[in-house]
Amino acid sequence: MANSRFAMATHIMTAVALHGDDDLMNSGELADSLNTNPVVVRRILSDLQKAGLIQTQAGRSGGAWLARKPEAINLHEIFAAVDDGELFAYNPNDPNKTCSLSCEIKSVLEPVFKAASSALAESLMSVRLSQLTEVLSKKCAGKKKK
Amino acid sequence: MANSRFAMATHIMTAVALHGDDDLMNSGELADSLNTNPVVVRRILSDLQKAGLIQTQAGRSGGAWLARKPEAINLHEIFAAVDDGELFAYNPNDPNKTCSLSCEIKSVLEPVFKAASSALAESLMSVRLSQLTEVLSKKCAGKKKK
DNA sequence: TTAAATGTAACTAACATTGTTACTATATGG
DNA sequence: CCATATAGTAACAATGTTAGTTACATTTAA
Repeated sequence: MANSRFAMATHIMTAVALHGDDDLMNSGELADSLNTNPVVVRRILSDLQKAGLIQTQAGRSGGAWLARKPEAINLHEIFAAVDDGELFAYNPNDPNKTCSLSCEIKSVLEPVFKAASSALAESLMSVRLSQLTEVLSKKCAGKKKK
Repeated sequence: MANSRFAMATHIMTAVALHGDDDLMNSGELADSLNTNPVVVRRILSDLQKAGLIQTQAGRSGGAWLARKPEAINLHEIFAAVDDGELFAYNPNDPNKTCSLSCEIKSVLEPVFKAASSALAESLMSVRLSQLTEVLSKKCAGKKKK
């Protein structure tokens, strides 16, 4: 692996969650926090929106807000939103039809891959976005947000 | 992700485990079973050897054999042998020092990443190579190995 | 001593990832 | 109503990863 979209998406979600309600956070502000380009942020926002985690508004004073309360969002939802791909890949080549092991290996690996992916998913599901924002509120206490 | 080295390495380990003891399985035979190039196999064998799972012998009638019995090898060992990289990646950019969230996010993500990686590792650790070879022996019963 | 095997370096092709520019569509404040 | 600030998205570049391939040195047994 490994791409950093889950880290970026979680960063975005916590930033939006911690942002005040008086105005919306926009992709430029988020890009500043991530130290990247606004288009990178908007691409991730697009994925989060498709997953029903974020809502956005275009136009002047537009930006992003959470579709749900942070207590009702778990980290696996964020992970799944930006990381569709499977965790494990099978051998991309065709099976060798003269080799019975080659023909059967995929069916043997499949339950192993599924169990491991589920274990990872359950771990991420057990953490709510609100838990991250609570920790961050404490860590950043006293440091005023701009 | 995802690369297919874990799938290939597990394929190799099961093939070597199921191979008769009278001669050694070599990279050409394994490459036939994986439908790939012998060098791809030898690269994976090299990783498995460094991890202490495989032993090899060069020269005429050389090849590979298991360093331990299949009952004493679990799938996480194979995974770790060929997939050093972390499962999750952090945002590669420097933190924005004017943003406290940006500075603290990594420390908040770290325990999440570790817990999820451990959950995945424990799932893979719970499966022994011998379990795969047993299933394969049954599935391939009657189909004679060349 | 010859042939068959491992070990490994160097290279290619295909693909993924991130960042960037440029543009359109949209909505708001004045 | 218009100017401006925003999202949305396509197109492209730079970089890195992956799998495959060729080539060759080294090792070992027949």
